[in-house]
Amino acid sequence: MGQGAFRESSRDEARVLDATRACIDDLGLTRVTIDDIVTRSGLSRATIYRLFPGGREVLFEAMRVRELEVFFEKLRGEAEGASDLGDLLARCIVLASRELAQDDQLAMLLAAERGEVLGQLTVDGVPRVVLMATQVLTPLAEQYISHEAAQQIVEVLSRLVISYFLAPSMQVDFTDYASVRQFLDAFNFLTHPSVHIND
Amino acid sequence: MGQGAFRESSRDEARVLDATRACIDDLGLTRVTIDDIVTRSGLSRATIYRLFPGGREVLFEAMRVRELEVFFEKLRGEAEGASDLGDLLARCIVLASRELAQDDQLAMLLAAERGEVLGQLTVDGVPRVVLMATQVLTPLAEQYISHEAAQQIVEVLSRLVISYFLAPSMQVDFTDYASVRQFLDAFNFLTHPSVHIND
DNA sequence: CGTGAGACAAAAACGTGCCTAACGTCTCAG
DNA sequence: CTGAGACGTTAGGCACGTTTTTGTCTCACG
Repeated sequence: MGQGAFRESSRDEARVLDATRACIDDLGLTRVTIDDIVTRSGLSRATIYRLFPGGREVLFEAMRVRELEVFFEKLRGEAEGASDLGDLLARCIVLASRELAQDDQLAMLLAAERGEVLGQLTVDGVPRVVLMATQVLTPLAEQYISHEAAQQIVEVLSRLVISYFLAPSMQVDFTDYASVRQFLDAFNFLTHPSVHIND
Repeated sequence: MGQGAFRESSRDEARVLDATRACIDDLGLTRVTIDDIVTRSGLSRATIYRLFPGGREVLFEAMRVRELEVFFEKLRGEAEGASDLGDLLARCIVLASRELAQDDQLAMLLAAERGEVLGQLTVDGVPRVVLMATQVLTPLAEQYISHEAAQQIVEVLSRLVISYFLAPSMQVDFTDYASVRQFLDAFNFLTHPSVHIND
């Protein structure tokens, strides 16, 4: 019944995560201490540990999750304004690429190494991002194509976004809408991506 | 006039490179010392430094280059036996994926960080591999499609091979020929990859 | 001439102890 | 239920001496 999108998260929780995010932007991931976050958030040390039992690891992980959530929320919003499949895909690719380029935190998620404690619970790095992308975007693409096709396309394009971000090419500019459209068209991504083999 | 593929490389040079490769397999990239290579190769310290002026960095870089050369030579061989475009691409994808999976050295090339001294001269990591792939494979694909299309397809598929290697998916198995064929067909990679937009 | 053997200084890697800073838990007052 | 802070424990940095390793140079040998 709250106003939040999917989680019932306390006001304080958000304050802590905001502070964490801000601290990381300033000092860098490794240099941030809990006390920094205490100072920034205005909350007490005890509260933080109550909100995020498990301490530093859990707190940072929670921040990453939230960061991904807002990112994909943006993506979902962008996708809903799309007119056709090509527009949908191109918009998402461009937005995602631009966000990655200007948001270090987001980019870090791609290189995130396996956490010791949480390693078994949460997927990390590239697989996580690809997984979330397919989960969020596949339903939207299903308006135009089959479930299987949507899943395949979203996964492949997610991987390409990551790849072109990490190692840009002279062929395509994924931050440019027209370039992306041309790219998609050249590959017949839009025409009839079906699982059928014969023609 | 020699029997080598592209470089006139001395017999000793190969011995050093072989020894280097062997040492790395045994001890790991970081643990290998020049003296280890001296012992293994049977050549003297002085000779090694004469063959590879610049020392460790240059030597290791040379080994990487050679490793990539034999890899792409294998790929070229595999490609030449192909019957059509789909077969060509699938064969290359499968072979490349399998080689990556079983050859640690090759995989390391993808994660190779920018060398300080040679950073400006040689491209490294993912971009290098993608670049070499396009250079080697594009000519072969041109038998079936246009130059531009070949270039695009090879680049994209190279990136996907790397991506699926680093973060495997449940959707596709790039080490399985049938799975790859199905994948390619599903995406219309083969039908008519053209740069034209209108239809 | 080219190669191997080895000496050599400079630089990097290593081990060690110490110390400060940070962590996570706890208690207690408001 | 929160903030303030004490507290034991742990982890990260730093200074240090030592050992390896590196890269160059010399010289004897064929």
